[in-house]
Amino acid sequence: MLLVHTLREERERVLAGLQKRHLDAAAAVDRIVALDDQRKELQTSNDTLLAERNTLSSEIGTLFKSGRKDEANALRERVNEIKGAVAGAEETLKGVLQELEDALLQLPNVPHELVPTGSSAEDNEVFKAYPGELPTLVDGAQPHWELAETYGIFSLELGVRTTGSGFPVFTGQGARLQRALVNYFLDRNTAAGYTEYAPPLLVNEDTARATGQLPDKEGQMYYIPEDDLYLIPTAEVPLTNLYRGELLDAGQLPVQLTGYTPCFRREAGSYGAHVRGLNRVHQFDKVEIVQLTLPEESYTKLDEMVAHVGSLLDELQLPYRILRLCGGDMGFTSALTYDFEVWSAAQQRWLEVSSVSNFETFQSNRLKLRYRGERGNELLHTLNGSALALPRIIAALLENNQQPDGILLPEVLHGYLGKERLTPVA
RNA sequence: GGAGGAAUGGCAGAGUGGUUGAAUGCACCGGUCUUGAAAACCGACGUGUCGCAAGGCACCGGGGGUUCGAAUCCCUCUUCCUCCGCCA
Repeated sequence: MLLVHTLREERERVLAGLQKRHLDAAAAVDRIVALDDQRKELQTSNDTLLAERNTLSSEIGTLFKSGRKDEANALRERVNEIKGAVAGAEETLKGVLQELEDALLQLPNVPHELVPTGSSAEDNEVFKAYPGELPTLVDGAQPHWELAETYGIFSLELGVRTTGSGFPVFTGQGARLQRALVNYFLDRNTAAGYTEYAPPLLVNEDTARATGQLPDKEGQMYYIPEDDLYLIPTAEVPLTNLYRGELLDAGQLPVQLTGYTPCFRREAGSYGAHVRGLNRVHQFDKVEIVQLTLPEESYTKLDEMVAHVGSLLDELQLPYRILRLCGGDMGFTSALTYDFEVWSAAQQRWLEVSSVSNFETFQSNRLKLRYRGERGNELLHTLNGSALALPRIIAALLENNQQPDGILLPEVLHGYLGKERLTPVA
């Protein structure tokens, strides 16, 4: 959620930025500022009434003590009048506050100046292209969903039996590969300074709202009405919310968190060839990294996160490129996002495996996440990124490394996997 | 699931209707003293909001109510603790 202060002080920058999202927000911004003016006015006049009431009440107390009951009763009548006025004023104020909040929730984050203009994924900027030749495959190379059968990696049919479509069941060496990747990612992240957390997979409404999943994306999350809880679409949600409402000392920063969780996404309406196999599923595993930083450091930290994620893909020896998302493709809450895509050799297409974003104060405003700074208490910046999402990594590993006698996995995984290559099942 | 108890500032812990935004202790910060440190002493020390400021207002788990006035009384929700039951 944007700050009204920002809308007032940096109106032109905000409007120009939102233009990159193809959003003409001039009217909305003006309305918000007007509502905020109204809010201040109402609050000030109401406070004046309350101040009078407080003074009179204290006088009444004194009068009673000295036995001057008649005078006290006269004042009581006056206070009762004030009470009526206060009740009316508070009712109005409440309405204005609600309108203000609703209006602010409609506005997405302001894109950073580096964000390219554009309306769709086509317009994303290739920030770092894959430097080499894209690998070519041997004849008869298979896409990962076929390899999954040959090698017994996962089964979507079994998932249908237990649950429904889009819930893969990893089996045998496939399940082991999954566990190997999770451990590898967590080890690398903790070595880079991130503290490991294993958070809850269900979150309450306040939590989902603070990181921006609510109110605009409720359709994306699985919801449990009996307990009013949501299954997390990403570990970002519980991890970032661990610090909701905190007021940190600058010395505690940056806070760096990592966590492995399954992620649940409804992905309503997504069907077809592009979602075959592991390309898009309702439940998948992901290791996430989160940072809470000083405002002036957040873009340096964003670069560091990008470099870190890149190093993981380097070690996995997967061909990848980095995109800087354009205004039209960027998430609602983000100010600047880098997407990592690995090359799926058998499908001949790029698959997104990580998204690294700086939210600046957009989340921390809802989180009420602040630090004690020299200029007073200020909102922190929040950032997060996948390091990494598993299914498409697995798809690319299978497809890119297939050889006549098996699938040779990158060296970093050998220890975790207990072997060098995956072998066909009988 | 059943029965009790509790929720106050960074922590501990007073406070049952009227200068209590909140005693006291600890921690933290500034200072005095000291070669330095410790101890001792002095001072400052919650958050938000409105205001140029002085200062006002709100906040004692959340929400609602009673009252001229609520941390203090009532209702409700949540969380935690103890005991019983159930259970990975």
